[in-house]
Amino acid sequence: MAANKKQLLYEKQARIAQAIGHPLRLQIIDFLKNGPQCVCDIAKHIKAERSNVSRHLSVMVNSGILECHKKGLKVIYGLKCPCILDFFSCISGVLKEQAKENSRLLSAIS
Amino acid sequence: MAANKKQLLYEKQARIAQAIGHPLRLQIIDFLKNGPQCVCDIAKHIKAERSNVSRHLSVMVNSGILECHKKGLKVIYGLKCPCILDFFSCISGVLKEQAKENSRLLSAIS
DNA sequence: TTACTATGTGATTATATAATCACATAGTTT
DNA sequence: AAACTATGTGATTATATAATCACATAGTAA
Repeated sequence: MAANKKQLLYEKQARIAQAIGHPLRLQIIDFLKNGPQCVCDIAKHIKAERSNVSRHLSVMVNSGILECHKKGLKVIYGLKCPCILDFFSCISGVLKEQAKENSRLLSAIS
Repeated sequence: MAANKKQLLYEKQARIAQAIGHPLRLQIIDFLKNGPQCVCDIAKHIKAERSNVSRHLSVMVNSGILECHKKGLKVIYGLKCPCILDFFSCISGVLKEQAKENSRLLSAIS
């Protein structure tokens, strides 16, 4: 692959990772795995300010991991590709590694 | 799982996703899949300022995706867990989806 | 038409992140 | 000891992100 194409790919990928990289957004993604929801139900579920949620949703739409459509008054957001959920399992390996290390540290103290 | 524990988990996960979410850092991760490297070789390979690379490396160490050790004058950085590479395949689904959409748009114009 | 609901967005502020340069330090070589 | 190399980090600046409030708008219901 040409160097500048690779660069572009890294940027696209980084954008997606960034869109995932916020606690509220992860919580939203986790919620949406059960099916699409409107902004106001999402806000209720994650207990966050509605307009803030709206902004987080648009970040995720722009990065390409969510899609939305109007339905009457409401706007329904959903996962564009369920593969985004693989992130959770992909990351659990790292977290397990950390957990192991922490318990090692802990046993060294006591 | 208790709500506050879940919250903490989201934060940990978000931290990792954020650590991945930068073009230079992705490039570094991609480079390190071939084996650990010292800062200065990494900087050379990705053609970036050495001290900036050093900062990016420490972001990734702090989030738990890289580890490092001194070896003489050099500090060697490597992937802590190869599972982080799964991110690339996990994300390719989203990118393919985008590509499909783009070509659909393109054919609609012409 | 009027009142209501769901949503997005401008303006603002606070905070975080990124990049750069200069410099300090640890370890190596001579 | 002196010069050198690899690295990390303080200080600074620029830029991006997050949260909040107020408000505008689209669609619904009466």
